[in-house]
Amino acid sequence: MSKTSLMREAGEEKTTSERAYRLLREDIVSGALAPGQKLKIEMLRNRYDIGSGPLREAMSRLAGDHLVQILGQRGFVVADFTVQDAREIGDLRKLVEAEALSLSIPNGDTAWEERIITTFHRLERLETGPERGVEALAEWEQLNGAFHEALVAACPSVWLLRTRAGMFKHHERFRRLSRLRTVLTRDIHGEHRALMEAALDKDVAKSQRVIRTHIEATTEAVINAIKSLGVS
Amino acid sequence: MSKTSLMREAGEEKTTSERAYRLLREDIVSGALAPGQKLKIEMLRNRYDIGSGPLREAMSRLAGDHLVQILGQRGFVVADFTVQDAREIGDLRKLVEAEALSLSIPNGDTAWEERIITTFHRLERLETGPERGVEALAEWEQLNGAFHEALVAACPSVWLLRTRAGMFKHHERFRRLSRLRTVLTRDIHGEHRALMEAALDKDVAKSQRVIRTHIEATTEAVINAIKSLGVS
DNA sequence: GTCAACAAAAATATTTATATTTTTTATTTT
DNA sequence: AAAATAAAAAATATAAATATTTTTGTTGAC
Repeated sequence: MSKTSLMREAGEEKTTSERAYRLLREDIVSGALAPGQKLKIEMLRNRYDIGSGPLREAMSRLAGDHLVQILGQRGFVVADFTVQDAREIGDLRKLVEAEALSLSIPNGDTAWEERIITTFHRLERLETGPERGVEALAEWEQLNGAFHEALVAACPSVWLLRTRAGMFKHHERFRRLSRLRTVLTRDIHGEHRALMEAALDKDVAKSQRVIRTHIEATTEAVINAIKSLGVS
Repeated sequence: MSKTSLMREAGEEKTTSERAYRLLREDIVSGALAPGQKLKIEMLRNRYDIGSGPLREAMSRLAGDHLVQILGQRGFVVADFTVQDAREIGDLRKLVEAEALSLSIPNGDTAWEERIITTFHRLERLETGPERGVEALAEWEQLNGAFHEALVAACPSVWLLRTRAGMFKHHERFRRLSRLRTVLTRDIHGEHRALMEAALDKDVAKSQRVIRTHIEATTEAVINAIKSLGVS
């Protein structure tokens, strides 16, 4: 067994391109690379110790995700975002996630229910546990994502789920920003509980109402955070 | 003025990467590169006379569009598609395009109306004109796209339009396939007229009904075409 | 002296060519 | 027939070359 195949087992990352994609994505979503910032090849090569080829491939993929903008003969920049973007993505997420949820609920089996309950409790433990610092933020984001994914997991449409995931991930950029700034005045935990209960009751109409309200509340929080930062 | 800047005015294409992206995309959507086909770098280099760098960047972008699949250390393949995909994309397009239309109509001004009328008539001219061969197919696709885009053009949400455009373009792969195989038994022209009239009447509810039926009919035609080809 | 136009230089992006690694295929051995 | 090995093909990554854009500095006009 070769050294590389051993390494692979850990991260399950086959190519340098993929690694570049993951690293860049994380740094953009987390804000380490600021919106509008120029992504100079030379700088990135030093930062990640990766050649320009894989880096350019990664940025090309990120351009497809609208996280990077290609300027054409003038390089790449981190995609900017505005209050308007936050609103639009929120509305779109509302439309798509409510639809996915309504298709997921009638198809949900016991495993689906258990997954919802499990992910909910993990999230609950973190939320009601002892206050922790910034390191808990990434963990919360991860568990929150897992919970929302569990809810729609029984939706049979791959394309709908794909679109939902895209919007959700985009919203992550905004969520992270807002959680850095604002105290969590919202009762997110209660919202999540209501969401879980409606889903397990197989009440499609109620689930849709709750998810829409939930996403609206998130979007509003995000918009306030952006405004307080003075970002246009 | 240099040679390259002169060339640029014509096609408005700045980099080789972009050209590779356009060429590959066209060949995949048109079916010249068949679903499931392996995209070997060497073959593509001969085909387009473009180096591996730009080709890989183009394929990375196409992977973001889900038109190409990255195998990781084993190259790229043209994304496969199934009847299931056609159905899902059709349903999603229905959801998103109806929403975009309902936001576009209340915002539509005179220019919006005129654009709809213009694009409709261009389409009408082609559809009612003398029968032509395969070369008219690409033109029809272009005009059909322009008409549908005109309808939603007044929608204020960039992200919604972006998502709609993505689904529409994906549907193109299927539309082209179906139009190659089936006689146009449907009264597409009549459907388009009904669509235009409902939009110009600013009747949101009716427009949504009509667009949904229209997309459903397209999806059904596409599915029949795929089935008759024996593609799973 | 300030501004604009221009030219040279530097920085940067892009592409091609080369080297390396990995996968696939063919062959041989057990 | 299955496993192991060797050869070929292919993909990936690096490094070098090329082309473009941006910056800087200079000149000349006002």
